[in-house]
Amino acid sequence: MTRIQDVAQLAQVSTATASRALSRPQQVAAETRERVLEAARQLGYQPNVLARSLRQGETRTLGLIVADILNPFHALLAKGVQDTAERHGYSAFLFNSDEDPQKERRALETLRGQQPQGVLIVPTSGAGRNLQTLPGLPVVELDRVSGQPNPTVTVDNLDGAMAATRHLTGLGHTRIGMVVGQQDITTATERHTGFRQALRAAGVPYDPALVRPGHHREDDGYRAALDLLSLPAAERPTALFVGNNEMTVGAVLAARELGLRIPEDLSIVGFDDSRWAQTMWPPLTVVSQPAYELGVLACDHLVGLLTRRGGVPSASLPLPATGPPAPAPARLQLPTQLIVRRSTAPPPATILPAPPAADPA
Amino acid sequence: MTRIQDVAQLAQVSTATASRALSRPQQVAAETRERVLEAARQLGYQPNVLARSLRQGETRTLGLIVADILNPFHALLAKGVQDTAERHGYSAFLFNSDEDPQKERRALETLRGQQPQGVLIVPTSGAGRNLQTLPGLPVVELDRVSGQPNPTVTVDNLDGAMAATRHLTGLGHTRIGMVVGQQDITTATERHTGFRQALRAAGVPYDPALVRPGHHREDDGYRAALDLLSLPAAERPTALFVGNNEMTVGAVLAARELGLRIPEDLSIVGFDDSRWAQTMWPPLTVVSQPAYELGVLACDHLVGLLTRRGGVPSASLPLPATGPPAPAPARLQLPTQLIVRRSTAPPPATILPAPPAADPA
DNA sequence: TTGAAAGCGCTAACAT
DNA sequence: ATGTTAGCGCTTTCAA
Repeated sequence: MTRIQDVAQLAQVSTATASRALSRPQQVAAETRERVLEAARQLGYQPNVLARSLRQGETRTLGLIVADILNPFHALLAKGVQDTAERHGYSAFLFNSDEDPQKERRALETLRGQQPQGVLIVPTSGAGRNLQTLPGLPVVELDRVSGQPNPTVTVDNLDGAMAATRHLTGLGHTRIGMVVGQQDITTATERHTGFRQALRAAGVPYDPALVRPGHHREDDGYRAALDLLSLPAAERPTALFVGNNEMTVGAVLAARELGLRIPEDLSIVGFDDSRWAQTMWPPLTVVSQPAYELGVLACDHLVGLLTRRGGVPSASLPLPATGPPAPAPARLQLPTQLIVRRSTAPPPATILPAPPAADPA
Repeated sequence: MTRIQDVAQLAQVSTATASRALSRPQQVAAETRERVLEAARQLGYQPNVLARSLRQGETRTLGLIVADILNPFHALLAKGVQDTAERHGYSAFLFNSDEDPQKERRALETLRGQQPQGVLIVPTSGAGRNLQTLPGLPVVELDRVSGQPNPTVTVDNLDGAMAATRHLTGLGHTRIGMVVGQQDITTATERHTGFRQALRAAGVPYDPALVRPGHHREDDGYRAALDLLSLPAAERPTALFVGNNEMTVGAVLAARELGLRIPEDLSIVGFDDSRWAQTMWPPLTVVSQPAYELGVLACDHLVGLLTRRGGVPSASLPLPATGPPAPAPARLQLPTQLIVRRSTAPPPATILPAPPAADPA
């Protein structure tokens, strides 16, 4: 690799001048500047950011840890972050925790070695502990919250879940099942709470027997839905609210397998929109989340934090006794949107003794 | 951040000894080693990889550029690469070209500053030129090939397309349409060629009027399919072979919009399996590709290359006149697999004057 | 077995 | 406006 020394030599200047010509052009005589730029072009010079970062004490690098890059929601969120980081002149390094606190810990350690100036994270259930290994490093939590005093960028899960539930009660459903996510992840509990509150507001009793837990995977949704939909006809829910996109796929497959027509026999509302939700048949009614914007907002906020605190994070100066107290960490929240498609309808008028025959998958 | 100096100080040794105790433990007296390790633990020391890389001249870093992280095929491939890189003790930095040669160029430049030891890339159509800006850096091309003399890891697109086409001719189809991808991307041309060859082998004439180009996006598939399926009934294809996963979504939506039943009125085969293909109704017959394994294989190969050439890429020594000639770049190829589901069936027995009425989306 | 010292490539004082 | 020099944190000779 060509070094700045090579450029300097070819342009007949010192490395200092070469460096200046490249990064503070106006500090250098026009003619010299041209020589250096030409030399750099000719040699295909690209500065070694490692050396630069080491010298400047800032890497212009961010860490990004998502829980599951194969989930389109997280992929889109990651894209929002990376695009935004680039706009601000940062690079965002992407890691995957696969929803596993152990892997998250390893990712954070690896990341720490890279000296990022800040970290964006979709925290796993173990993030509380893991994040304490990063003292002095600005962290923004995305989508969920770990309980640590970090800024968070989330969507209004409570409101989204309420809107979904209200939609179902509004159609006349009174036996509504829910497939909830892991109870140690905030999005899951918030959606569960929203579900209960909306039921209460509609005067529909909350029946714990109609609520099944899952771990966010398609298969969990499948099993939970199969379970709920196999109840005797008089107890079986006429509508299902599913807590995330993956589990919704499973729930739809379960309904299909049982020969239940959507929405005639069963209404389904999913949380988080997706290509699949739009193109399955019938298209799915969902609570959509602005995934890309979530990433953009989180990254903008983090960069803002870095800019304000002035580049070099000085963990060595814990808290200057004087000066204004640090402001409380921001809690940014984006709205969700209920998109009514064709998977929801009023409940069947009469209780059918058995599911109607249909083509079993 | 705590430096190795802090560790050394706490353990009462020189930084040299501290460094050795951490990375070459057996070179240090047991007792000293313990002191250092304990000090490191206590301080939560994490080496600054920037400084280490700068000193050692190797970063243990790889670059990975995919064309579209939102496409599950690329996401899975990226995961295969990243998991494998980690297993080998490397970190893979992920970038997105969004299928845009300009963006690819910027990604490569940014990457180059990070001093990666090798690059894995799903090349865009402009990659030939772009890759020439990386002299002396090992590159492995993934999924497609740019024409540069780099090792490539691809799937057998020709065979996959032939299997798909043979499946359709075997069912009795003689008017088979194809939606092909960009003709400057090798996967697209290979699949096109496989289609033609299989038609020929089956004695079915190739009709250019039934072939429509697209640019890999859902919308392209939609338009191309709408076009083909709007032909007069006697000319309209009874089966469609679609060149990638995104365009297949569009094609299915087009068929649905025209009220064509799958597979009764129209058979569809897609290239590349996906969650969507498995869970749409009817489940889609596809040529599946081992995306994750593709990433694994490519990364294994790249790391093997690095290990053999011994770490430090010396672009300064172009070609030692003596010694064995460099072996030709490897061309690794993985098989595809035709998965027959329920979107394919024999063609309608009689030519219907018009598409049967159905529920329009 | 350990320590002293040099140097990776770059930039920012400081000096001219 | 330009050059000289020191030093970011680390590893690795070389010497003891």
